[in-house]
Amino acid sequence: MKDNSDMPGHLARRFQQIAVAVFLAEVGQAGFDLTPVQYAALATIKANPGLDQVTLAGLIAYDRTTITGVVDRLVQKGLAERRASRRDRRARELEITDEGRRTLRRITPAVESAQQIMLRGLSAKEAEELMRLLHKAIAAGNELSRAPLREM
Amino acid sequence: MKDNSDMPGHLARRFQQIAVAVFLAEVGQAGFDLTPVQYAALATIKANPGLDQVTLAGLIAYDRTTITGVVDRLVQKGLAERRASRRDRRARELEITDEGRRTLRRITPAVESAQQIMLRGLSAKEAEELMRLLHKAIAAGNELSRAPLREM
DNA sequence: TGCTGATAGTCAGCATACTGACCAATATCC
DNA sequence: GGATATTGGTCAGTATGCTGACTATCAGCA
Repeated sequence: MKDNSDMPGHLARRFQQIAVAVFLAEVGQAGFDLTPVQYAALATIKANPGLDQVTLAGLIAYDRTTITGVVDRLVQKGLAERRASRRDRRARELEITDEGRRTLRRITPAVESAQQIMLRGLSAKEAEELMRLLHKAIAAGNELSRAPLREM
Repeated sequence: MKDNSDMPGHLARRFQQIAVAVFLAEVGQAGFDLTPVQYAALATIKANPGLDQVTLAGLIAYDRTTITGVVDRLVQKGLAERRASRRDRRARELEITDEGRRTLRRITPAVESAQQIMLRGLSAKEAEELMRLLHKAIAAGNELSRAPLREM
């Protein structure tokens, strides 16, 4: 009988579990209260000022029903702003606040450190190869999830 | 500025997202309503009859507060049974039911198919290398999450 | 034996993720 | 121009996962 740990699905879940734990630990130690999901959203808002929620969701492959709550929390923490768009009254335009910019800047070392730690069992070459293979598998499976990655 | 998609944490989340979607699609198409988490728990109960919840959690690296709900749902679906242990009155012993055994048997093709699909972008050699690298990274990070993998 | 610490399980609360439904607004097509 | 389809956002409901707290029970040691 096949062992659980030989199934890519199980390895995926476990690696993600560790990645989140490491991220929260590093960021928490640096004195910030931000989840991986919130960090990615905030960084993407900063890089694309004024984008709407569906575009944001596509850029980081979140479901649009998930983005609602994530943006809620960023706004509630004073890191981002949400306002109605004038071009399309259905849409909400997102902006990062000064506080959000400051947080992003100061949190970066912890985030980078987290990425190192979650790969600490691998050599530099192995880490690079893992990233390449994940990229490739993800690209091939992009359309299989309800929230595929979308280009601008 | 570093792209999100160059961060192992982001790749981990995305790969796991696709893995779950593929699993649910394949299993659903086969006519079953079972999540990846429930499947792993059920298979582990079958392989270790009479084990308690903490042991089960350790074998598949779930948090013990998560296992409660997962077992609830397995029991509710008639796939597993939970009864008080006589040796330790704090513990609950878990058993798979005949229905659970039947479900596991009939669901296996869909589960294996899902594992293929989520790696369909990779050659056989690449898939094997991805598994090896994930294994290695996970082993090194095992103690970093609240729910590490535990041997029997 | 009796105290103390550890352990099994549960619960409340929060944050992803998803399904499916819904409303309001915009696009498209005849 | 008007019916129709599509899109942006939200909501209710469900299932992981986690933190931290709590109860009941067990284990170890003075």
